[in-house]
Amino acid sequence: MSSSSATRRVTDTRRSREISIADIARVAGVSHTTVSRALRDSPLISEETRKRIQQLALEMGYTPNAIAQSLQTRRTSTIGLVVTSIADPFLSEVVRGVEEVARSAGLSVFLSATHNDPAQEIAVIETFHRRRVDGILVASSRITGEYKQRLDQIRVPTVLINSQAESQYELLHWVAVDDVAGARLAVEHLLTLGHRAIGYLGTNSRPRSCRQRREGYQAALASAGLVPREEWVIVMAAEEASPQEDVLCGRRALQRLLDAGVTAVFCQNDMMAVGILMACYRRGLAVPAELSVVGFDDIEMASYISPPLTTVRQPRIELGRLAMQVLLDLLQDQEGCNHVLSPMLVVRESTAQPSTSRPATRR
Amino acid sequence: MSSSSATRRVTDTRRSREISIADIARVAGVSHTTVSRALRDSPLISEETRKRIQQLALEMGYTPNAIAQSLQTRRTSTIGLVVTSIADPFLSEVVRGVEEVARSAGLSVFLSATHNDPAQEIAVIETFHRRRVDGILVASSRITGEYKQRLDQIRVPTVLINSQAESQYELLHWVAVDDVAGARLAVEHLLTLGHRAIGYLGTNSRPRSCRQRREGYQAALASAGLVPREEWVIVMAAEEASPQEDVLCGRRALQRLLDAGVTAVFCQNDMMAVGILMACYRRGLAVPAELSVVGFDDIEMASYISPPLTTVRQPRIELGRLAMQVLLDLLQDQEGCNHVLSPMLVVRESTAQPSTSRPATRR
DNA sequence: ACTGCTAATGCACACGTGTGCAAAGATCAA
DNA sequence: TTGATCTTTGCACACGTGTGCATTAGCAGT
Repeated sequence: MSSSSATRRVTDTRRSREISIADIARVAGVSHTTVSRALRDSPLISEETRKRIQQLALEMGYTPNAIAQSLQTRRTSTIGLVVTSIADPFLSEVVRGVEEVARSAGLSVFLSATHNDPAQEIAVIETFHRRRVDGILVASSRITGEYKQRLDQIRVPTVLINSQAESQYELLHWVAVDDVAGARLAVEHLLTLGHRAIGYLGTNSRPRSCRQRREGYQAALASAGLVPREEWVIVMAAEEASPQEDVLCGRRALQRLLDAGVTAVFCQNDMMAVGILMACYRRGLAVPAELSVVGFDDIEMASYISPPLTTVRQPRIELGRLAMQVLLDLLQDQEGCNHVLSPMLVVRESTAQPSTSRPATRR
Repeated sequence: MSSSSATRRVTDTRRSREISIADIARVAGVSHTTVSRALRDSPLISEETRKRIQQLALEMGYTPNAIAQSLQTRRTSTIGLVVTSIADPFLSEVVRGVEEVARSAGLSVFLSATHNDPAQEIAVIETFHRRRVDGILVASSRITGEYKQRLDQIRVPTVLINSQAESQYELLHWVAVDDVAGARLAVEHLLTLGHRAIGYLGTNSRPRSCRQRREGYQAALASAGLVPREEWVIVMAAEEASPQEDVLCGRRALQRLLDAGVTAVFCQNDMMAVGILMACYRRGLAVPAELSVVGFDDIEMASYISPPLTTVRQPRIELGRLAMQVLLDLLQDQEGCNHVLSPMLVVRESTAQPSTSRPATRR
């Protein structure tokens, strides 16, 4: 009994029951109904009692119980945000944009990571569904066909951000950046500088963006009447989709690229470009004098490294904001429409005219 | 009427009521009590009906309503995480550690940002309280005395991570890195290399860590019988506590440091060090040959820039994991204890012996 | 004085789940 | 056969809030 009472005491101390509208009602000598209405500024309540009760609530330190409200209204004012990795510099800006818009709309956001594992992705979504979130955002989703049925059951308004899944479902909405166009911008920039032997470095950890950026790369070369040689295109195998892994891929790939004889390389993302730059620093290869490097994403780091990286900017915060905005529309029963954002080339100092090849054609 | 019915239809389509244990009970021909117990593997239920009901729940695609459960059990299995900025590379690792441990303990985490504004910090905490989170984590808190009363009312188990507030409350628990010791490590490293004119560069946007790291800096110099000249110590004024702002501070400070005649500089954080490195790159100053630079935090970027940055590592993920662990203890009515983690020096390539000063004393 | 109307309030139920207690049925011992 | 014990189930209430409907009071009009 002593242990039981001790436990009780601790519990009571810590969880000293929150005061409810019933408590306020008791003190004010009215029904809980009246309190509920008064706090919600219902026109049914007289000016006088409303003021009195609101004042009382303040004095008693009342905080509405959002759980009870949610149960009643069947709305949680809550959304779930699923990302592959929280520490990814690309995603954290997206998260920031999402949180910003969500917060100003009075929504709270659950955050969870999946480590690029489709099974975990579904698990997280199911957890969010259990919590009855009003909507779900998924960044870099890898949901494949086998989960379609489960998603159909859940049926929560969902918006994908830069989905990596190859197939689309009419149920899901999405927001994405035009990978093909972005890649074209990057490669056209290198072509303009005079490069002809241009490599592509990608990773299979984000299959869709890898494929599309490669398509853009090839299209740009084709427009210039060039066909990339097989050894110019390198797609590294990586199980994780982490920044560390990407850098490592970049570092490992430099030798192969040099062997292939390229004078410039377009990387699937900035972290891979960083890996290339590190490898160049190690072996004393001057960038951009001896090798031009272009990235993709324009993460913060891109402008802080030496030399500052020429890259293709994805409007990361905008991507998050927009996705959240689309979700907000869906939550208000409006028709959500999908968006393709245009990326933009940011020329910094990791690209220049080729020196080892013959001089570029001047016009 | 037509518009009303249309609205109704849309609503019904989208929010086709989730099935509840009552629905299962109806189909199974038992009471909802039995279903509830069967799903929770209560020993009160016979093996046979339990199996039958669990199977039925599966077939009917039942997902427990966590909101209703929370209302009943007075536990949400939810925590709130408050950060100053989501995109901060230091914090995102902390968030990662928190989420990792929380998730494996079956807790979901709300994330919200305050932009280093104490008022918003309180607002976020109140929102979390409304949602009846079981606990709260605050990174780089700036809660000042004026909010103490409000916090007393709320009384949710709270753990601070690297709090920036100068005063402590016995109510709150905390986890932090030993700033003084970290700074000593950095400066002693520079002293060992032979530097004597060592600068300190800080920012007032994180007042407590600025003060403590400066103390460590001065203590280390004092141990070597040195007293820093006034112009060696620069504390930049910044309203925002953002990575961008820190870099800018670093870039702006270089000239003043050079004017002060230092051969090495210890920066309050890595981003400021990055700013210094950028400024050096711009003016063609060789690092570490002409100036040694040490940072603090060891964010990912530190190892990726050129030259790789010598810095003091804060165990960022550990910080997040540990804070969450302490909170878990508190949630189980165990006594939570505070922790001071020891930082660690990571020597890379931004530090070397001074060349412009007289040779260091060899032993 | 009676009717009709408006304003203000409370009753009772709903949201979906968990649990103490009673009750019914089953089993067993005497 | 009876009483006792155990197993299994359901009733009824609780958690805290929102809302349709009934009720009461007040007031004006006839």
